Order: sequence, then structure tokens, then C-alpha cells
Amino acid sequence: MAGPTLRDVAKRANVSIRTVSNVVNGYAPVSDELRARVQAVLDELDYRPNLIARNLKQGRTGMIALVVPELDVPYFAELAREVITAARAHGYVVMIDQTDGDGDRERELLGRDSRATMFDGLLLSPLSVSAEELRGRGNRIPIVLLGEHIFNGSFPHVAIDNVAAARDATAHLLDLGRRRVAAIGDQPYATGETAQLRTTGYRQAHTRAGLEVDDSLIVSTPHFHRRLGAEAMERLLALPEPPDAVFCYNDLLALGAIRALTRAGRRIPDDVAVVGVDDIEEGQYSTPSLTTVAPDKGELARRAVDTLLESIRGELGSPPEIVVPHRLIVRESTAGEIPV
Amino acid sequence: MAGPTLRDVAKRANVSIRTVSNVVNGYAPVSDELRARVQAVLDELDYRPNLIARNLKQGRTGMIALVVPELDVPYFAELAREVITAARAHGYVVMIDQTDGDGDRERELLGRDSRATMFDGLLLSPLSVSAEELRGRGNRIPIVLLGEHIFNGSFPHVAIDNVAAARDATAHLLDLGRRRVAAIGDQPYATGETAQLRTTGYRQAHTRAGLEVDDSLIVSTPHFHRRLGAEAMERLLALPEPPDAVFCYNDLLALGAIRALTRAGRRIPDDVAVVGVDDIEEGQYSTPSLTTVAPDKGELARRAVDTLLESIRGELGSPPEIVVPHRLIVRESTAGEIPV
DNA sequence: TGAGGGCTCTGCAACGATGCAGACATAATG
DNA sequence: CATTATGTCTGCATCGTTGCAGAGCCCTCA
Repeated sequence: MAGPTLRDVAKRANVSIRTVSNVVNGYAPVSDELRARVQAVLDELDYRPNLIARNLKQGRTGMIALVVPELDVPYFAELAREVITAARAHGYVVMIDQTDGDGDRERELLGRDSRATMFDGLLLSPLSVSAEELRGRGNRIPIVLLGEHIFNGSFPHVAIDNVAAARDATAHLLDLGRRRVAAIGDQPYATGETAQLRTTGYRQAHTRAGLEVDDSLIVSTPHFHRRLGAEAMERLLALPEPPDAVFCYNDLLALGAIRALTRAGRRIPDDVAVVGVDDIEEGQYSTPSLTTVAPDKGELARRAVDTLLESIRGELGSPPEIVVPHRLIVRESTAGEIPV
Repeated sequence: MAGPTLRDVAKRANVSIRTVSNVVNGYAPVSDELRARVQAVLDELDYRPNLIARNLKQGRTGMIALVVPELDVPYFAELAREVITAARAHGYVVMIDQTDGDGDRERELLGRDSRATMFDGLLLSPLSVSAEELRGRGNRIPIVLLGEHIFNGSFPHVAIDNVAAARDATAHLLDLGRRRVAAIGDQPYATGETAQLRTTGYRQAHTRAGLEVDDSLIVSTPHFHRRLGAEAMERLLALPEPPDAVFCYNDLLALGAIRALTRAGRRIPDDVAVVGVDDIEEGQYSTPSLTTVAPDKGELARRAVDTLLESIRGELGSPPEIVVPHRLIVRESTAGEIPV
């Protein structure tokens, strides 16, 4: 099972271990003749360097970890794809772990026995762990936070401008003439900072349009899955004065809402217009296709990886707060049938 | 940056390195008094074991790699989730890489400079690399193949019975009385074994029902994404005698087909019924919801991880071919409106 | 009293690689 | 011809940990 080591190759080629290493790495000058002889033995034995040993010696692994709440949530899967691609461009590979939104599991990652020491850095999309906790852990490895939460400058942080994104989405609905715009996805408690930012944007759009917000149109959801979007929409439809539009805090909620509207026989967007956030691919093919606020995921991943690698190299000053651009993509769920 | 080592702790506590190691691991007996003293220093310095060093010494890393074509394809994302969960149950973490269906990248994984030596085992969902190539590489680490391809017994292999799955899906459509059942997703070339198995099942269902297959209803697609499903469906609708049902080789193709049908104003399932394969969550919330053949993904992941770990422990005899159960889930795309 | 045994604790070697300093042979130089 | 430079190659130490063998020490029991 265990492959040949430098020692095995050296013995067989009658040279020093060091010379074999030099041939493998092309470091020091080796005469052509000897190089050829060693290379022949390397090929013959099919030598592969033991990366663990190399890592130990060099103090780095070339691996970063990406920690997300749930990998099968399309947004995170698409983001993970971009992170893997961005990391590969720098010669890094990515270990992915999911916390299931479980705060204990997030904390475990930072604890005594975590595997964190095996990675050169950590990209974390936290759900419930707080900045204080992160700081208090005396973490050994560089961390960059993705997307969620506010972290008062303790850690590098890459995200879209959540307030602006929500404002843009809501303004789009108001511009269409909708006057009862609901919001699905608020989280009015400690770990719901991102959701609260979106609620702020939702309110700002109303204020700027000179309109009042009807608080009964704001529905909270503990997480952002399709089912909760559908349930929230059903509750909204049961109101005495149901909404004529809904801003969902992510695309999954929106797709759930669309499902509920369709079942209830409502026409989209004629009766109710729907907007989401994330621009997951699914929204392009749903019926109707989904208007959404699209974060630039590629850019987000690249900036996050770049920042993490800078931090690993020790080139990072004070933790940057990086804002990635977003744009509104209008599709059928607000614009109605679009000719192909 | 570098944390304290056993040596640092030992020096400070005035004991041997070995004793500190014993305290950390609870291996050998250490008197309560000394244990407490060492533990105090461990806490004070916030010691974390260097896992790379530990790995080097022990010859294992506790990491396995999962290689899939595309992580943002929902099936693979959902599968990855299950794999991560199954691996965690055994104390393993999972490194995920994607090949983008690029054969060269798949081969790279097995090549001289791959990081494969860093992992205890490899779960591979190959797209274009062949069994011969895999075998020829003289791989160092245990491999278990997931889902796709036929591999004539060279490697452990976990998958559903693709012929039966396709037969069940097609039979369901025929049972509904459909007589022009199309198939989207055939791949009549070397690396399309899985697709070909599904075509076989599609034909078997017809044969068993005493029906002829109209070959013009079988549409090939080089991959299994939504867009190709939509395009294939458009071609089928343009036929002089369009189909009254379609079996798509995965759910993404089916969702694309549904999208094309909806745009074309066809009613589902009244005009055309649709079945997919994979049971991705998206299909529960699409309009209409999607009838599909559901592989038991949890079981698939567990069996794959179990088999890989057996192989790692050297407990595996001849490479098993493990067949995981599947079942047909009937939803609106074939059954019409289902009361809630 | 002294051999034997258990309990703690320790030092050395090793995992497989790379950094460093230097050895050796040959070539260039004054 | 002696000296320095040059180009190859090697051995030793080291990364941080654990396996192994054994050293003390105290206690027990003949």
C-alpha cells in the first residue's frame, strides 16, 4: 500500500536521498546524466512525493477549508463551485464542511480538537456563531468571513451591500406600481443580522418612495428554505388585504412563495409579483422565471480567496470589509411573459 | 502564527515531551497531580496538536476526497451533503473537488503530482475517465466509484440499477396510457454508459408492454443540464407527431423540458407528461412538481463511505458492486393536480 | 532483606520530506 | 603550480508527533 519513498529511490539509484529530492523538485543543479538515471528509477518505481511529510517540513498544506451551513442549498453549492475554482487558480484545494446551521458545530470548528490546524486558512459562512466567540477562540489560522453577519471589523469580510440589495429589489416592485409589498425572511434576533439589513433596505425603499410600511406584511422565517417561503406566502394570502407583491430574502423562499401562489391559483406577476435574492440557476428555469438580486458570486469567491491568501502570507493589515457588486435581474415573476 | 508545540509545553511544565503527549492523548497512565499540572500549561498556552505531524507519524490523515463533475449540479450537491455526513459519522472529513466533466482533470487527479497522497481514500464520480485508465495508474489510495459508468469489477462501485430505474419510469408513463413516450439524455458513445443503460431500460419497458420504440423520439444530449432539456423538448415539439410523454435521464433535463413545454403553452401532464431521475429537492417545488425516480442518496453515500473505509482498513476482498434501491415518486408532472 | 512487580515517567528513534553547510572533483585564473 | 572559482553531490539536522523500550521508584511478600 505505502508507496516508495525518496530513500527507496535513492538506494536503488545509488545516490543520496538529497539528490533524488533535487531531481524531483528541480532545485539544485544535477548533471544531465545523473538526472536521467534518477528519473528512470523514479519512473520505474512510480514514485509520488508524500505530501504530508512535505507539508510538515514546509509548515503549509496548500489546503483551505470552506465552511457553509448547507451544501445542498443552491446558493452555497454555486458559491462553493466558485471558491474551488478560485482556489485552484492559486494552487490550493478546498475542504468543505457543513454545519447544518448548528452553532455548536460552528464552534467545534474552532475548538481544541478541530482539524483546523490542517488548513492554511478558513473561509467561514457563519450562521450563529458570533464575532465575540470567534475572537475569543484565539484562532491559529487566518479566517475570512463570507456574506453573512456584521463583524465590526474583527475579521476580513466579503459580502454584498445587503441594505442596498434589498432596497433595489423593493424599489423595483414599488416602481411597478405595487403598493402592498410584503417581505419574507426577517429574523429579528441576535444572529439574524443579514436578514435585518435586508429589512432595513426594504423599509428604506418605502421611505424614499414616500410610502408607509404595513408591518403585518413582514413575515419572519427561522431559515431560508422553499417550504418556509410557501408557508409564509400562504399566511400572507390569508390576510384581509393580501399583498400585490413580495420581496423574499432569498431565491429559495421566493420559489416556495411562487409554488404557494400557483397552487392558490394566483397569477404571477399579475396578482402578485415576486423578487428573490441570490440568482441561483434554478430561478432561470422556474415557472415563472424569477426576478432576483444577483450577487457577483465569482467576484465574491475570488475576493474572499485572495484576501485569505494575503492573510496567510501575512500581507494583510487591518481586516478589510469588501463589498461585492450586485445587480437586479428582471425576469417573468415581475415582468410577466418575456418573449424568447 | 505558529502555535506552541509539545516541546514548548514540556519545557514550561518541566516534564518530558512524551509525558505531555500522554496527557494530551490519555494514552499511558499519568498521576493525577502531574496530569493536572500539565493540563494547566496546556490550557495556558492553548496548545493544539499539529495534525500534520500526527498524520505523518500515523500514516493516515482522516480525510477522504470526493470528486464530482460539478458541485452546483443539485444532485451532486445533495450527494456531497450525504457523503460529508456519512464520513463525519466515522470521524472523517471530506475534501471536495470538481472536474467540470473534463477528462484531463480527472486524469490529473491520478497523476504524479496530484494531491491524492494526502487522502486516505477517494470517492470518484467519473465522467470520462475509463476503467482501463484508472487501473493503469497504479493508484496508491483506495478508490470507490460512485454512480456512473460500468467498471467490469476493477473497482468497488456503488450505484442504483440504472436499467430498472429507467424501465420503472418509462413503464409509469406507458401505464398512464401514453403511447408516444420520448427519451431525453441518451449518450451513444464510449463514456455514456450510464445513459445507455437508461436507454436500455426505456426500450425494455416498451418491449414488455408489447410496444415499438420510435427512434426519432430518442434525443441525445452531451450533458444533463436544464438548458439542454429545454432545447431537446423544443425539437421534440417540432416533430410532425410530437410525444405525449417524455422520460428525461435526470431531473435537470426534465425541469428544462417543463420550462420549454410551459413556454410553448402545452399543459403538463395533460398534453405531455414528464418524468425525471434523481429526486432533487427542486423538483418538489417546481410548477408542476416533478415525478421522478429517487435513488436513496443517503444509503448510496453511506455504502460508498463504508466501502471506502473498509478498503482503507484493508478489509475488502474482491471489489463489490453495490446496488442501492430506488423508487418512483409520482408528482404533478404525471399525475396532474394533487390535492394538498 | 531482597527479589519481583506495578506504576510513572523518560529518551531515543522514526514517519518522509527539505534547508543548510560543506565535501569533493574539476575548471579557471594569476 | 598554487589558488580560487565553479559545478555536483552528500550528510546532518529538523519539522512535531508517536511507538518502543526501559529507567526509577515505591510497595509487596517470601
